[in-house]
Amino acid sequence: MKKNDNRKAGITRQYNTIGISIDCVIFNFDDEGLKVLLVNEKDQKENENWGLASDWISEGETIESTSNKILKKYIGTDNFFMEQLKAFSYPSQYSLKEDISIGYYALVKKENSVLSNDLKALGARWFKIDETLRLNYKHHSILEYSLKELKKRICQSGIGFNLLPEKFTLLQAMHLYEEILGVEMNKSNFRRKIFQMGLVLDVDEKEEDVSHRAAKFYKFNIENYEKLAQRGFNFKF
Amino acid sequence: MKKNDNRKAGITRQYNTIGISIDCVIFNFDDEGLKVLLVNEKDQKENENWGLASDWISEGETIESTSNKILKKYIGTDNFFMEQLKAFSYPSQYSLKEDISIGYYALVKKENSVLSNDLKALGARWFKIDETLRLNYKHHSILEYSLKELKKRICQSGIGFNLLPEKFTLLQAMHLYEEILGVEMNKSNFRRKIFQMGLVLDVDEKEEDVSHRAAKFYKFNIENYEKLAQRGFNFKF
DNA sequence: ACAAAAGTGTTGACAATACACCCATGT
DNA sequence: ACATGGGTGTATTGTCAACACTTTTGT
Repeated sequence: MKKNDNRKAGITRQYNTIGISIDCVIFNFDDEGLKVLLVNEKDQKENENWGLASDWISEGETIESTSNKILKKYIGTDNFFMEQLKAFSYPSQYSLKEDISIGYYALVKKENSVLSNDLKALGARWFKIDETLRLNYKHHSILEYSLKELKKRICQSGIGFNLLPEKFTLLQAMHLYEEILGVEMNKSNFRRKIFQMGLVLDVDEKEEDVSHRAAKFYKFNIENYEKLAQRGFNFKF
Repeated sequence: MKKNDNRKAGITRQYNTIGISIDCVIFNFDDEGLKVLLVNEKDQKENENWGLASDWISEGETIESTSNKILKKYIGTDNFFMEQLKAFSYPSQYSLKEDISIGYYALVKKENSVLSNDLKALGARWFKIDETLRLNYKHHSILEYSLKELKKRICQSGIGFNLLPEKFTLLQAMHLYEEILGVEMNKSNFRRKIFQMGLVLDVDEKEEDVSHRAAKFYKFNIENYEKLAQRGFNFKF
């Protein structure tokens, strides 16, 4: 019971000196599918070195403020959903100690996913989730974990809608679920489920210039969702 | 991009010096209901100061090894279930920086919940979950979070059975769910659900010396559970 | 008119709920 | 014999998946 001993003896506790990084898996969804933001931090020899969006925690920062800073840097707006995954611990590259990394995942709408030239110059790029990438062990395992978690969470909550535009069609929503879960779903049953739950509101707008019957646009019904969420629900696909 | 800059310049990165503690919410379930282990770390003036089972991460330890050490200390066996909750961050008591705490929850069977005299002398005690306790903000919020998480997880997985004895009756299992979720359930429907899923195995033993019809004992069917778990399931109560 | 995608309706299988009832055992 | 909790059976209701069908729009 170090904690107590120090306190009793009136000694100022020695801080553990371990590096803590925040690593964010930033997701985005467009016509091509689910995408993740990676950053290429070239080494001295200009070798490619792709990794998650990350930073160390600085003086005076919390884990939340640091993860928000990272998102702000790459997305440039406050309009995103973010949630902590968990803490990961790995052998440090810098010492014999363990490095601790706190993983986050963020969901960004397509309209906020355009990368500025500055960011591109920094090496930021969106990757399709199924493109095989050579990430280091740490980032690879955080990414894998975030995907498993994302699959779970979109079935047990409405967070998936954070990846859709403000106004979306029901088929867009269905394709999102299909892509992330890797399953094929049924149009009419999907509609019925979403409507029955009252998860969306009709916005009285339609697609334009499409070569088929124009689909209605809907928006996510947050008020109703929060009522549902309190009691807990789940989509079974 | 500190990380990168340091690497480029070949500088040894300065570790952030932040205290990281591991805090474990250790649960146990008996006839009286759901219980949590708290430790009374008296201050200089012998004032009561109850908190979760916790420790700082020491040199050469990982977050997992530290949390395992804590459990070993208080439970004295490897026979428990433990899972990380997430990282919490709070204003530090020791400096202006933020303190980081990584929360875990553990489920311990009744037969492993007896506290030795040594542990009692250290201030360890089981508390009923609904006894109002004065915990500090940090431990209070971790405990609250763990309870919410426990409720979710027992419906989405079979972890609840880690709180039951090796051999249990179906009504014990039902009472566990009722207690944790705070709901009343129906005997026959609960049985049907558990049997249908194949979650338990008959061990051909019965209660003895009870003043009513003796109940059969069952054990958790791990093999079958793992098959189910892969596809994801959930109890809706 | 036809292709393509939107959107509706019906059905059968199966799971969840409520509730009535029988069984075994100690006092 | 009766109280107590264990254990069974059934009827009703609700949910989900499959699929056939109609509607709208551009070419």
